[in-house]
Amino acid sequence: MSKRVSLKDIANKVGVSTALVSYVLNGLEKEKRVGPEVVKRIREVAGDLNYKPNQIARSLRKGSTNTIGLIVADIANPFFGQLARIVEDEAGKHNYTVIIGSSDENCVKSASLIETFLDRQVDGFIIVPSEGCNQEIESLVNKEIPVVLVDRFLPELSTSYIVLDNFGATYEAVTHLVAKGYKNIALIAYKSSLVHMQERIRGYSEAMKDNHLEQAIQIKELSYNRVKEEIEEGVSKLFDGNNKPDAMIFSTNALSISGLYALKNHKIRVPDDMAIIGFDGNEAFDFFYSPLTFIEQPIEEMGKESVRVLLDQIKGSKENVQIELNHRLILRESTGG
Amino acid sequence: MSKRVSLKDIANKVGVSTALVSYVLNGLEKEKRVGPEVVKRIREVAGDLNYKPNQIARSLRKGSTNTIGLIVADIANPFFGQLARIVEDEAGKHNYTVIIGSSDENCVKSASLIETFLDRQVDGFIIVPSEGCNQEIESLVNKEIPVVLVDRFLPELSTSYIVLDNFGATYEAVTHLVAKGYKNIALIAYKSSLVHMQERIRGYSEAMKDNHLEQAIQIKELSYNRVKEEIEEGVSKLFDGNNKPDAMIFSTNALSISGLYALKNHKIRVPDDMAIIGFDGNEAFDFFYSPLTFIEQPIEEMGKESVRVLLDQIKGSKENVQIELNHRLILRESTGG
DNA sequence: AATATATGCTTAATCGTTTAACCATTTTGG
DNA sequence: CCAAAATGGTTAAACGATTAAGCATATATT
Repeated sequence: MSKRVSLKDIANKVGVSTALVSYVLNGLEKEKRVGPEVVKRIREVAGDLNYKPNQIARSLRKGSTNTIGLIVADIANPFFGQLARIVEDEAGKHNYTVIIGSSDENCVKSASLIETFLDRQVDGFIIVPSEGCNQEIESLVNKEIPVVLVDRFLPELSTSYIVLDNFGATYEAVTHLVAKGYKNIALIAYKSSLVHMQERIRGYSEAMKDNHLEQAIQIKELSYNRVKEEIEEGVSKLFDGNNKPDAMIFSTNALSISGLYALKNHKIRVPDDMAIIGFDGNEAFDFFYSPLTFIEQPIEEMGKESVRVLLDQIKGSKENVQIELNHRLILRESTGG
Repeated sequence: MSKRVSLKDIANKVGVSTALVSYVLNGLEKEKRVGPEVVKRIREVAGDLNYKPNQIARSLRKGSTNTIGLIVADIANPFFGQLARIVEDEAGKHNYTVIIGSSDENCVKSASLIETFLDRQVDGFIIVPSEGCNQEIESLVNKEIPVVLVDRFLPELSTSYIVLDNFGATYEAVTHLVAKGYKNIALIAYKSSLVHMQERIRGYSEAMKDNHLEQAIQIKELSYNRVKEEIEEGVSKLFDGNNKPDAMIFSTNALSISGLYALKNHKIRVPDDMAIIGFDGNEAFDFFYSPLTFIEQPIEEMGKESVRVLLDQIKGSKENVQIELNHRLILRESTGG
């Protein structure tokens, strides 16, 4: 492994101190009054030797690594994959590198990722927080390490965050279904105290009330780890119950997909037996025999904003920026178009 | 930002040199003959102060970062997302962190990612190489930096790699279709000189020949950047041509999805008008009205093996390990079950 | 008793950059 | 002509950990 070229190599070749070389290569030649001849020589030699600064050394000295840690629930999940991609590109534009970790909605894993990233001296975090993991995030806030929460937030903590207008999203979903004549509308949600989920539930409930359908409210809350089992049960029960729903709203992408499998297994006809609204885009929504109406999230904006806000904070901004982005309801056949 | 605890802080508190502290915390107390009392004190104080080594400093000194760079075509693509997830988990088990970049099948981006990662002194690379980017990879090989190629490889370069039995995959796909009575089988591929694609094409062609169907060979090669436009055209042409196919094999996941959209638009009935075989699993395959028979890749094994081989190389192994993993053909309705 | 060996710890260099502080000339202004 | 200012550079410490080499002192060996 032929050793990399260092500042010293250039300094030796040109016959000056490493300080001068550093100044020149950092564009401080004016400020530091380096002679024009020397500047030229240094540039030349640096080019010839194909010098590339060692970021590790630089990081150690400067105390910042130009790295941001991104923690999502699962990078294999396309929603987070897309988000990660945006974050990667956006961070790259500002010369930051991203290290990514998957928490599996698990506090122990989250904590371990945060620790690993801290050991590597990341300059800041973008985190999709999991339920009950307030402590982990709080410790970052206490250490005054820049953090931006994304997709969800923790109301007990004062941090920056970028989230969807979750309340509005399910509210509009219900409104749309009501307008299409559906009345027995059920909501499939996760059993979670996280605000984004509670807001989706609240948006649904409020909309039902505002449409005088409070007696028809039916919410199935499933456990994150047992979705597959519980959704089968849930769908069956919904159909055996005395007020069988004529429409269902799924409150996440994964739930939508699991729900579609269940509907398919039970041979339920959409939208005749039941109208369906999904969450997030997904190719599967398009190929379901009755393409799904769904709540679209502005993933790109979400990713870009979170990077922007984080970098602001890394640059010293102390204010917490809390942004709610708007959803879009995409109308298709599964709700009668 | 309350400063992190350093070795020096512990040393001061205990009243010894940083060297001793370092020895103890690295478990060298026997070898370096540190007194049992002192060992105890150091451990205590380190625990009390909640000391965590600064990996940046350690990396600078040791010349290795315990970081691996993963370059995929696009992390937002679920195939690569899943792969990344496996790599992340597997690397984590061995105390390595992963930084991920998306090349978009573009050599300039690939080169820039490689450079960025090198500047950050990654210990090795796992790369999904793009077409024509031999130089970029070769420079790594020349510098003797550990590299493992995955999903594809470059035959001109002697590197380790983990790939699918691409030839066998499409060969079996054809064989299956022939067994089901299909004869006019077309292949939808990328216009690419990369071996994995050429092997898929070769597997198809050989199987066609071996079944005495060489006159029915029809290969549509699409450009990576213009798939959407060309696939519409391609599907139309295939149907207007004089030997209209009765079956199609898609040679990547993305092509399969695009193909499904086209088939849907053209209202082609599967498998009556046309049988279909997709590549890679995908939820969309399940919800297509005629669930797709597809070639399944062992993503997990691919990810695990690439990490294993890379770490071996980082540890000093000089031999190139070249592994071909087996596909599985999952039979479903789109080919008549 | 004199030397050899163990024991327990410190010193200081090193990794590659950055950057404050300083030094030596030369030029300028009044 | 002399002090002040400008010019062009060097030195060395610092970031935090690792690690080879060295230095006392105590114990063992013959």
